[in-house]
Amino acid sequence: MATPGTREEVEQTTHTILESAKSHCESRGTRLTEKRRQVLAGLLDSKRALSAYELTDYCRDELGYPLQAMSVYRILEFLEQENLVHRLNLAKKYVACSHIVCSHEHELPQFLICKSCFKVEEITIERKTMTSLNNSVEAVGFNLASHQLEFDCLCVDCDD
Amino acid sequence: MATPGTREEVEQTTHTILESAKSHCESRGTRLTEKRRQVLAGLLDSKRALSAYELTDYCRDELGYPLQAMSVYRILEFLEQENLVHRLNLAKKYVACSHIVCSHEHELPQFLICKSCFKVEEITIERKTMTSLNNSVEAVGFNLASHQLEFDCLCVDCDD
DNA sequence: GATCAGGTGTTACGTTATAACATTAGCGTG
DNA sequence: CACGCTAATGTTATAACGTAACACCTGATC
Repeated sequence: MATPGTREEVEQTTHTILESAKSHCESRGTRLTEKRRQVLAGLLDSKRALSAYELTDYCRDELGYPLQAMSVYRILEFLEQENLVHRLNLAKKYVACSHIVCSHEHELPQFLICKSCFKVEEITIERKTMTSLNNSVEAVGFNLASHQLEFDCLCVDCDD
Repeated sequence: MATPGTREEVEQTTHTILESAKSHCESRGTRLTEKRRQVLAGLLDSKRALSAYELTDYCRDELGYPLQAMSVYRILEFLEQENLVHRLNLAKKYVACSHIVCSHEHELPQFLICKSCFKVEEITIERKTMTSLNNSVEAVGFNLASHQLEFDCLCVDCDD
């Protein structure tokens, strides 16, 4: 984590996080239904990025009933709108936001994705680094479409 | 381009570039066959990133005979090994290397991909920016798996 | 011209993702 | 409570991207 030791970084059980997610939705007038809650729980439990189809497997195996891919995609879309999960384009997988229990705003996250085990870290890049990057991009007439950058990485466990 | 005006940046016709690619392969003991040449020509002509399936369409339409997706993928794999094309994970498309006619080594390129029209710019990010990025990544126990970063962008033409 | 490797053809299938339409659940209003 | 509206989910089909496996051909070498 970027700032270990702060209150927002203390260990949170899946249950606690799900409660936060529920209030988050209620305050926005949306509903964290049972199935949405279960998809989010799957992502939280796995502690890594999962594909939509891996989540259908999770539901079948862990919850004892099937949740078809179409439904999972819709639920992931909802959770992403609620800022509870992030979609990772590079990995084509989805990951629970690591800041669900925090109430305050965060900088836009950058994602480090282990291309082997799909563990994900959300980091915040120094502002001046982002500025420098932006300058390089704008110098050739482009604009960053998203500031949620994704980086293919290897984590310590998977690196040889 | 990063350094407009240098010799390597002067306008090159597709034909000239293909000749460079041919000698490049010969010097490495590989063959730029007719079909490989045509796939590369398709990428050069389009001046943007194309998917493997778009390239099969190109061959069918422009060359008058079909080249199946499987073959295109194999050819793209070969061209990538030869450093003549780059595979863009974010866009799931392929783009001709913009430095085929240069003989000298280049820094690892970063790609700016217009997510609307798939025009691509290869830029080189300042070394100190890359260093700073590397530090952020290593601070959380990850390592960049590739230094060929890709950024979702909008080009001037597609930006509102 | 036999042999062998590299290149290509062909078929099948796996994975990710979305479109279109049917059905159900929750919720407010008369 | 019944009605009707909207959100949520179910169901089926299909598109787009990608790879595995095996057959066949071609071109270089002996």
